[in-house]
Amino acid sequence: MPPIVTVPIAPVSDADASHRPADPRYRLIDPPTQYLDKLAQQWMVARGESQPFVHYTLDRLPEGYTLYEMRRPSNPNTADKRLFGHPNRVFFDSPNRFFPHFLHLMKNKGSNFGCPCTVCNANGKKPLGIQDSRSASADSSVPRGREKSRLMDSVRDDKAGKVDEEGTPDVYRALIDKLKRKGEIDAPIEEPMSMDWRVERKPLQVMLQRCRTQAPWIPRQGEIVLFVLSIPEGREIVFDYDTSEYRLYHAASETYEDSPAWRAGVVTQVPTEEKSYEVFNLVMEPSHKLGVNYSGFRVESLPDPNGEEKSVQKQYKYVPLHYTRPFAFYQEILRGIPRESWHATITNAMTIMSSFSLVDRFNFRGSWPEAVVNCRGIYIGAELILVGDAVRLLPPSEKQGNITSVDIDVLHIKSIRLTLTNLDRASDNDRDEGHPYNTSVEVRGIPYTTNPIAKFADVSPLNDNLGPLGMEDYASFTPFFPKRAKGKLVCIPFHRILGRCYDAIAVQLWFPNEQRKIVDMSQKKNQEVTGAELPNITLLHYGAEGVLAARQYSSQNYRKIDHRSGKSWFWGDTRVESLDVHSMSGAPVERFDANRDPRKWRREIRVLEGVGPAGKVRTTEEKRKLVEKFGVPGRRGRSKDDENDVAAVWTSIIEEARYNGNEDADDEDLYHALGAELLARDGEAEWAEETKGNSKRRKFLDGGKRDAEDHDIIVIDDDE
DNA sequence: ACCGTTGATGACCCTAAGAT
DNA sequence: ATCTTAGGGTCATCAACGGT
Repeated sequence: MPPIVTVPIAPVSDADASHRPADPRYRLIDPPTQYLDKLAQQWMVARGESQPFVHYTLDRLPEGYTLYEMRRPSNPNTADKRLFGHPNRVFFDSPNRFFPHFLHLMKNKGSNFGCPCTVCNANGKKPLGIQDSRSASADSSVPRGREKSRLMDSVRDDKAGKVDEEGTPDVYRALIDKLKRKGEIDAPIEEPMSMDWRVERKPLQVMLQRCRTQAPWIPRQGEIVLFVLSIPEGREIVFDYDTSEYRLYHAASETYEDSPAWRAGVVTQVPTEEKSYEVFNLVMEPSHKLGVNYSGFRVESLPDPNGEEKSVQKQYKYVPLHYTRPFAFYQEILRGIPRESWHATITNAMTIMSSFSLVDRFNFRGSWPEAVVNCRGIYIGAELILVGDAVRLLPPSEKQGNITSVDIDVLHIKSIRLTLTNLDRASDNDRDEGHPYNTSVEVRGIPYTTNPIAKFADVSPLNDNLGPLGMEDYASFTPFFPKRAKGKLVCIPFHRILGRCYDAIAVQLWFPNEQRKIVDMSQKKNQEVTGAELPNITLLHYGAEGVLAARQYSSQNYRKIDHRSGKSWFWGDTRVESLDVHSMSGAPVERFDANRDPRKWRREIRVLEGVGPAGKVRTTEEKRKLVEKFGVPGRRGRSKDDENDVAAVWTSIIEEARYNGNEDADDEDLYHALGAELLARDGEAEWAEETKGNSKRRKFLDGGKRDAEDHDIIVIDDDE
C-alpha cells in the first residue's frame, strides 16, 4: 500500500445535478473510486505537485456529478461507466475525457466557459473561449506559488551510531570522525545517501523561503494551533468584555453564546495564496469567498503523543485563518472553560510543549574537540522558529515568577546552532544513553527591550517598519530599544524562547481588551516612566504563563522525555518524531511508513552511484535498468535518452573519481564527490536558475551563516 | 448511445540470485 | 545446501478510444 493522500477539490461545480440516467439498468457507483483516483493523480501532476510513491485521491467529485455503470446488453461481462451531470446533459465515458473539464473547473472557479473538453465542444455548442489556460489562471489573484504539502526536517540527528536505525549513514558521526582526523572542518552537511533527505530537501527550502517573507502571524507547517472545526452560520468568535472570555456571538440577536469548541491540531498544509491574507483575516472572514480548500490551512487533530492510537489525527479539516489561534495563547483563549471540558487534543498539545527538533542542519564547522552545527530553524513546542524571525524571550529562569511584559525581551535571530563540545571525551561509538559529549542549542541575535531602563545607553527606539517582521506597530505606545551596542549579538539558550513576536496589530486583534488600556498608555507615552511603574499592559507577555505551565506539564508527562537522567526536554530527530504523529498530510512518513524500505533504497542509490555493496562498480546496463524503474531521483524526465545519458554520466563520474582522484580515494571522499554531483543533478541548477538575480533569495540560500558574519560580532553570553 | 478493438495494467508464476 | 526474495515474463482483464 502506497501512502494515500486525499486531495481536496475546490468546492465549485458547473453540474446539472438533475442530469441522471433514466434507464433503471444503470447502477450508481458510490464512491466513484476510479474517477477520484485518476483525476487526483492527473491533477497533482498538472499542478506539478505529484510526489513519487504517493497515491492521490480526491475527497469527492464536483457537486452534482454522479457516476453510473451499465452492463452491456450484448456482453454482461463488460460494463461501461458513465459520469452524469454535465450541463449539456451528455455524459462522460471515461475519467480521461472528464479530466480536462475538471481541471478547467478547478482553475476557473467552476465556470466551464472556454473549457476544452470533448463534451463542452460537442456539436458547436461550445461557447468560444480562451484557448490558453494560463491566461485564465493569470487573471485570478492566485499566484502560481508552489504548494507544499509535506513537512520534514531534512537531516538526522546525532544520537545514533555510524548508521541510524534505518541504516542511513549518520553524517554527524562521519563528520565528527573526520574532524578528529583533520582537526578542522567547515563544510556543508549533505546526506546524498538518504532518500528522505534528497526527496525532502527542495520542498523544505521552498517552505522556509515562504516563511521568511510572510507575516509571522500566519501559521507555519508543523506548528500546533488552536482551531475550531466550524463556526455556526451567523456567528463569530468575539471577546466578551464582561467576562473576559472568548465566546460565539450571534450578531443578529446580539447575544453571546457558548465558548467556541477549541481543539489543538498540527498545521500540515498551508494555503496556496496566503499572500492574499490581510491581518484582519486573523479574526474575520476574508472578503474574497474562496473555497476553503484554497484559502484554508489543513489542520489535523493532535493525537495523544503518549498513546498508540493515532486515528484522531484523521480528523483533519481545511480551515480559514480566523478559525485558528497560536497555541501559545491557550491559557488566555480558553479562559472561562473548565479544564475538564477541554478537548483532549489540547492536553495532547500541552504534552509535547517541551520538545524541540532542529530544522535544516546545513553546515558543520569544527575545530577539535568542538564543533558547531548551523541550522535554519528549530521547532520549539508549538512553534517553528527560523533564522530571521523576531522572537519573544522569557526572562532568565530565576526571574520567571510573575512575568510582566517589560520582562519580555525580543530577539532578532541571526543564527541557530547546535554546539558539540568535549568531543574528545566521547567514545567512538556514542550509541550509549544520552550524549557522551556535550551538546547545547543556542540562538544568536540582536536583543531589544521595551523597558527603558534596560536599554543600551542613549540609543533611539526602533522605528516601525525598519525592524524585522513581527516588530511592527509597536513604536507608538511601547517602542523597542536595542539592548546592546550596534553590531553586538547575544547568545541565548533555546529554552528561553517563548515564541514568535507578532505585529502589535495582530496581538490587538486577538486580544481586543487591551485596546482600552492602550489608549491609557498612549497618553503616558512621553512621560518619564520607571520600570516598576510600567503597567503590565504591553502586548508581549501573552502566552508566557501558559507556555511555562505547559512546558512544565510536558516535562512531567511526556513519556519520551528521559526523566531518569534528569532531562526536561525531548530532543526529536524530526518534527514528526517530536509530535509522535505517524503521518503528515495523510501520507505516512518517516519510519512509521510500513511501506518504506530504506535498505532497499539505499542499495539502489548505491548502485545508481556505481558503488556496489562491495564497492565494485556496477555495469551501465544495471544502472540503466534501475533508472528505468525508479526514474532519476529528483528529476521528472524519464525518457530513454535521459536514462541512458544519466547512467552513462554516472558511470563516468565514478570512473573519473577513482581514476583521477587519489588511488586511495576512500569511500567517504568518493561519497562526497558523488553527493555533490548528485545534488547538482537533483535540480540544484534549476533552483539556482530560479533565484538568479534575486539577491534576497540568494542570501537566503546562503543562510544564517552569512547573516551572522555580516556583523562585527562580539558575542555575549546573556544567560546569567 | 452502443459496441468492437486495442493498449495498458495488474496478477500470477517461474527463475535466478542472495541470505542463512 | 536450502530457504527467501527480487525480478522478469506471461497472460488475463478492463479501461479507453473511436467507429458506427
